Amino acid sequence: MPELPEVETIRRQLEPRVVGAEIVDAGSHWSAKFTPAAGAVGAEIMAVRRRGKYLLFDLSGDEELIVHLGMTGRLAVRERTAEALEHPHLRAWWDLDSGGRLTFHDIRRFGRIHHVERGDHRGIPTLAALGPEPWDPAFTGRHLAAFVKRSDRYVKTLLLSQRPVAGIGNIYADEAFWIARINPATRRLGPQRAERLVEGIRTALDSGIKHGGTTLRDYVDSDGQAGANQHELHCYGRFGEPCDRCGTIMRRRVIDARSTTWCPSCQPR
DNA sequence: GTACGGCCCTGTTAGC
DNA sequence: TGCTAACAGGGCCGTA
Repeated sequence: MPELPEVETIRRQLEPRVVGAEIVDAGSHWSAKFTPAAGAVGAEIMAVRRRGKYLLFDLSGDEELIVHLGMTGRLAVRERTAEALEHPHLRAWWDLDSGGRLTFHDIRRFGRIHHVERGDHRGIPTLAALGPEPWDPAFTGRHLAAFVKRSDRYVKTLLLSQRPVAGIGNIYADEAFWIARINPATRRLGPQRAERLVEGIRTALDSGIKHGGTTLRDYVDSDGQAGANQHELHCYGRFGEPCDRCGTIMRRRVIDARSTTWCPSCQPR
């Protein structure tokens, strides 16, 4: 499930392969989630950027192609073959004048593609309201604490909303709470705990990027390679196992429909 | 404006 | 062995 580190890994791989190329042909699955892909035909790819979990392709003519990988999305540059277009999980493709083909495979179809005037994100609510990048100086403990104070929701739920900060998904949220020694079921954050959580988020995401993303089942990068960060996880999915820090058996509960793991000793209520 | 439930999806796994 | 149900979950949308 691609979160910020996985999307950034893919962005870095795609950038040298597609920037400068013109899109000469394109197609997509019939779903309206993917049909905007074809709107990019005729444009040149000027840059590949990332905001949170969204990949933004700056196109010539002030256009923008936006791809969200959802749960199982994969982007890659491959050879152009007729058979490849028959793949059952292919949701969109763009043929490049360089000879290659940018492909988007997505088993569960949770991904989405948008083609807009550059910067016009009004039709993409989460992107339009996206919080700062985790390393943005604007993302501080004070900022996070103020956000939490305005709501009665679980802090974890707020993080997953992408509004206080961009790019956090379930895996890195659990890791960040563990690193910060904060119970994920809290609804309140004082200044010190908020500061710790900010640092926990950055530490968890830095690890993810450094190790090329986390592969639990589906995720592979644009070279088809699995990430290695799953070997670095201390918390996510480790319920029933001893805590790496104190040996207490990790627990699991569901918070707002998201499976959540924590250490009852290191992360007390 | 905010909260929340339902929905989209399909491969995998557990249970019978 | 084969079938069914549960589960995974990010983001959007409608309703309260």
